[in-house]
Order: sequence, then C-alpha cells, then structure tokens
Amino acid sequence: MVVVNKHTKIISAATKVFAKKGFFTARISDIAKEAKVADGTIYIYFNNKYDILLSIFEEEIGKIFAKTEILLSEEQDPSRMLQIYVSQYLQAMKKNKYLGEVIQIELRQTNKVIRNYRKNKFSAYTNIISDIIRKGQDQGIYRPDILPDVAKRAFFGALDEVSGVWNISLETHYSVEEITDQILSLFLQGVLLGTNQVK
Amino acid sequence: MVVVNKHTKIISAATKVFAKKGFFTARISDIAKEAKVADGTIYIYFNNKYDILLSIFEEEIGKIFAKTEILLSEEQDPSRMLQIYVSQYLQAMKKNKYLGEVIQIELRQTNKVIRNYRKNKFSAYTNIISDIIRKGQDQGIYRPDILPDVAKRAFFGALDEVSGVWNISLETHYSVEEITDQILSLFLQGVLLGTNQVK
DNA sequence: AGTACATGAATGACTATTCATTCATGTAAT
DNA sequence: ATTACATGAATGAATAGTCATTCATGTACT
Repeated sequence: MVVVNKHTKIISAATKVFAKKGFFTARISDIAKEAKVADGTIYIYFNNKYDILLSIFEEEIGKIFAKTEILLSEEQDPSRMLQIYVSQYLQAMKKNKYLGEVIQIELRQTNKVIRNYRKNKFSAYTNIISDIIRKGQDQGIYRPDILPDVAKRAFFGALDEVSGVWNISLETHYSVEEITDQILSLFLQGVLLGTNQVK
Repeated sequence: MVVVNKHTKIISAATKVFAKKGFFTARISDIAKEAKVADGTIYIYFNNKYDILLSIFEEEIGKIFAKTEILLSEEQDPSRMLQIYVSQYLQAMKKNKYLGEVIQIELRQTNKVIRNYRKNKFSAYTNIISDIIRKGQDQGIYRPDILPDVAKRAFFGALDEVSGVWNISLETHYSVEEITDQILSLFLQGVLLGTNQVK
C-alpha cells in the first residue's frame, strides 16, 4: 500500500468536500470519511475547521501565486504578462477541478478570518493585474482612460467566473487553451490603445 | 409613525445581515434584532432561514430581470443592449448596497435549493448576455471568434466582482456611471470587430 | 516499555424553530 | 360611551437537533 502523507490526504479530501458542499455545510466527518481517517485524526494535523480552509489557500493558491510571480519577473511586455497570469490561473484550476469551486465559494464566505486573509494575501494576487495595466499605460500601449483598479476587478471576476466551466457537463468541450485565449483576446483588445476605439 | 410592511422590513434586515455576516453565520436573532421584531415573528412571514434567502432573490433580482427585459425589448442595437444590461445591474446594486454582497456571497453557497434556483432562474438572466452577443455576431459587428457562452461568463463575472466597489472605503470615489462606462467600453472594444484586432 | 500516532464515542455549545402566552385592535351589545 | 368578548399578530423562553472538538483508549513501531 502506498502511504500518502495524511496532511495531504486531508487537504485534498477537504478541497473536494468543500467544493461539493460549501464550507459551512461540509461536516468534519464528511472530510474524515473522504480522507479515510478518523474524525479525531484531522485535529492532529489541523487546529480546527477554518484552519483546513486556510491551509488550502496557503498551499494551493500560494503555489499559483509564487509560480506566477517568478514567471512574470522574467517578462517585460504587459500583454505577455497578462497571458502568463491567465494561463497560470486557469491551468491550476483545470488541474485541480475542485479548487476553482472552493475559491469561488469560500473566498466570499463572510468570516473575519477569511476576510482578513483575503485582504492581505489575496488582494496582493489580484493587484498584480492592476500593476500590469499601469505598466502598459506607462508604455503608452494601453488606453489611459482605463482605471486599473476597476479593470483588475473586472478581469479577475471574469477569470474567477470562467474557471468553473469545465465542471459543467454541457460546456465540457472547451479546453483550457480555448478559454485562456478567449479571456485574453477579449480583454487585451478591450484594453489596447488603437484605432478601434469605442466612443 | 410610519408603519412599514413587516415582510419588507424583514427582507431588508436580512439582506443587510446576510451581506455583513454571510448566510450561515447570520443568526435569526440578528435579523430579528435588525428588523426590530421578535425571532418568532420571522416565522410568521417565512418558512425558514433558506426561505428568506430565496425571497431576496425572487423579489430583488426578479425586479432587475423584469425591468431589464422590458427595456431590452425596445432596443435592437446589441451594444446599446449591453449598455442597458450593465447599467440596470449596477444601478440596482448601488441602490441597495447590500444586495451585491448578498448575491456575491450567497449565489455561491453550495446548497441544493440555491443551486436549483440558480440553474433555472438565474442562468436565464445571464443568458441574456450570450443572446445579445450572438445577435451582434449575426449582424456582423461582433467578432465571430468570440464564444458567446464563455463571454457571457466573463462579462457577468466582471459585473459581479465590480458591483462591490462602492462598499470599499478606499475606492468609494467611483460613481455608478464611471464603473458602467469602464466595464462597457472595456468589453465592447473587446468584442467589436474592427481594425484593432488582437492576433 | 516507551513513544507517537490514530481512533471514534462522548461532550457540550450553539441556534433554528416551536408554541403557549400576551397584547392591541376591532366589533357589538347595552 | 362603556363593557365584554373575539381575533390573530407578535413575542421570546424553551426545545431539540446538529456538529465541532476532545480525550480515554488502542495500536504499532522502535
């Protein structure tokens, strides 16, 4: 029998259960069952239910964040940077099909712990977008009338909402590459300074 | 003393409390307190906690849906239609500053009841977007390479995410009109067929 | 024979919902 | 105009069920 790290086993069980049921409706016993451990075992590895959720963020989203930052640091062209951002996010969501739902569901749970966490760590992740847009504006290739703080929200909202498509039976025929291209070309054309200006 | 309908009073108290605390963390007694009624009174007007949440959707979102559909039926130009869609949504969210958060938070709560409701009624609302895009493609003014079902998600995701800006202290200086313009010009330029094509 | 890890039944805190009771208002008989 | 009675909306304390968390006990490895 392959012995898998219990911590990891619990994390991935919890991701699945949270995605299916939502944080509050998910029972510790559901997670324990899914991970094939006893309820009490979970408390050897985590302090409490919130801690499991936070760990999912720390570990899973932290990975995306870190990898994206490394890739971006080697790039200067804003549009290529956005391309990296989108594809990293969507590839990660595709790889772990429950993660997207956990982010969607849990990021919005109104809870002091999560709110704080979100404010600090997560907004750093979305601020990457507004920074890229500002860079493009400074280089004179992006529309100066775009408000980076509004655009970053629009952009991340689009990404977030789109990151669930593969779980919907009807729309499974779209690939990561297709979705990445769509979002990117939609947004890039929207943000570029050029001859096709609206208004 | 102005006597307000208790049903309405409870709905708006619940919207506020749900927005602040989230559905699961909100206590019936919080809602009762906010509405200045007794806990038990709530059960005269609603069957249970979920029923309150569903009623918020039915009543508040139903209103936006209905009004948007009427306005759209009098319009033929896809871009003007999108303009109507965005401004109706954002105006409603601005008017009731808690509603946006309730939608953001609660639409994602994984719960059979909500999920079903969302599938049926709510996706009809977002499908308006993909219908408009198809219309624009048929008229030859929108890019034929855009996938309407992906774009609708991107578009609604952007709207949804952006609809909370006025509640964030730092960014309160943006007006509804500004946000509407930003989203719209970003998206319209992104979707239009023209000389500024990406790729 | 000691250490570390794992178990799951028992505990206790929390809160949605219920329901016996109160109270404000309306009706009508005198 | 006053009294008696009826109604049902409103109340909030009590109930009852649900889990997160604990811990006494077990297991296995060194």
